[in-house]
Amino acid sequence: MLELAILGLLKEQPLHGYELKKRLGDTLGFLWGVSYGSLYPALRRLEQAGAIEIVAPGSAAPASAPAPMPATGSIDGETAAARLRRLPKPTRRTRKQYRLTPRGEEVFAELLTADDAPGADEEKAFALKFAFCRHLAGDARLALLERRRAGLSERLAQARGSAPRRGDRYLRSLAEHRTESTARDLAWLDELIAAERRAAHPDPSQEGATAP
Amino acid sequence: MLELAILGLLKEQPLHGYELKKRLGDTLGFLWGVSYGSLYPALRRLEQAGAIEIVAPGSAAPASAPAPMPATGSIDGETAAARLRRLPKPTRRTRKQYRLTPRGEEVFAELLTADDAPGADEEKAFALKFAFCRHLAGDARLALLERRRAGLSERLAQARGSAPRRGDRYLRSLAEHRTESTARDLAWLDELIAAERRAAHPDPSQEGATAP
DNA sequence: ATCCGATATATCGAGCCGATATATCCAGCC
DNA sequence: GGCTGGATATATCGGCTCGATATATCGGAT
Repeated sequence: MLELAILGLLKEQPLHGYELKKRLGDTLGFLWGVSYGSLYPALRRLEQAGAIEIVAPGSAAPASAPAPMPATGSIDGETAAARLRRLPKPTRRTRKQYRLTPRGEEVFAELLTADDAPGADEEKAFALKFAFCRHLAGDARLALLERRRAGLSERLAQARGSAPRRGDRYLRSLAEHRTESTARDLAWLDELIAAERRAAHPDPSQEGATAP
Repeated sequence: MLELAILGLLKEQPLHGYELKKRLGDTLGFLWGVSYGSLYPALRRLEQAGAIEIVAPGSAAPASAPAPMPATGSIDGETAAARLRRLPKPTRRTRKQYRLTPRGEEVFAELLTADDAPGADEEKAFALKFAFCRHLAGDARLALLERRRAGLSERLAQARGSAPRRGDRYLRSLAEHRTESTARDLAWLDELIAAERRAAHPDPSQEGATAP
């Protein structure tokens, strides 16, 4: 869940935890709010799995921007006292810059392609994958969209079958509203799928014929 | 969260855990799927808090239906051997019928009226309260709807302000779709609020005048 | 000089989820 | 009678997320 989001952001550039959280709230914020209680354990898990690694805070980034803010290390006009005060302390709180490893690229691709079991947060899982689906090949992207379409379609049929009879006025109104929302999600998905198919087969004279 | 749903169902009639789970999935199923890992601890918490109590499984219900299925106790044509085999075993698995206490009624009312801090599952929390809002007085119901309206409105403004610029094509499409959904939720709420106001002030000649 | 707020990492308790273990009853079958 | 499979029923486990909180550092305002 959260791992996918972290890997997706680190794929673009190395970041440290605090900045990672800001960007998660910034670009994926409308999906869900990440807390430190989730973020730091997730970073540890990913590091343990070899998907990400820590770039030593004192060393410069391999080939990226020259650190817009000089951060916490390697300032020139630095007194010896300050250097002594900072470096040898074992509890020194420095930035831990995290970088994606080649293994991390694999894990990212696996998570993005994985067919999750339908669960409590199907919504979030799909939205997250969709948000990063520019990293998917055309067929895998279509597969993602159609898996989601199948899931929504089933939910809609189930809702239409049993929901409107039960409960009082408020419960029925709620059920009806959710059914409408699901139907609109489905229509949106259909548009997306159609657009993907058009992008895959740009020839307008062959529409409806997939076999040669 | 889950406590509210349990109390709301037990408010209508005493139930045991298994049946409770079935009804949760049945009538509130389109909200979220309850698991035993949540249900039984929640029941224990509620019992500890004095909000619910166990009706002795052997004793008949106080004044309700005569147990459609005779359940597990008190069948007439029963051998002495069977009685011995069943009753004295300390591990005997019988139904634990739970019943709402007067304290439970209070807790239910508190949970239903409470103004939750905006969190990860604002959605679920509102939907749940709305599903039971027939137990609220007219003004409290209006307050619930308008709190929700305010929250959605803020989210919508935030989304409209910053979302459409960032990210690639897919992320923007996702953000736009979510914004539309939020706008429709808002419109739905406005209808509900208008309906509630009409119900509270049935006189059509005084619309727009709240002070006497 | 010192305090304040932003930056930054980390942990804690509690709740929820999916999976699984355990136990009982009943219907069908030989 | 005895056996099995499936529905009923209670309970726990590990893992993840959340909100709150602790701790530490740094830059700038006073």
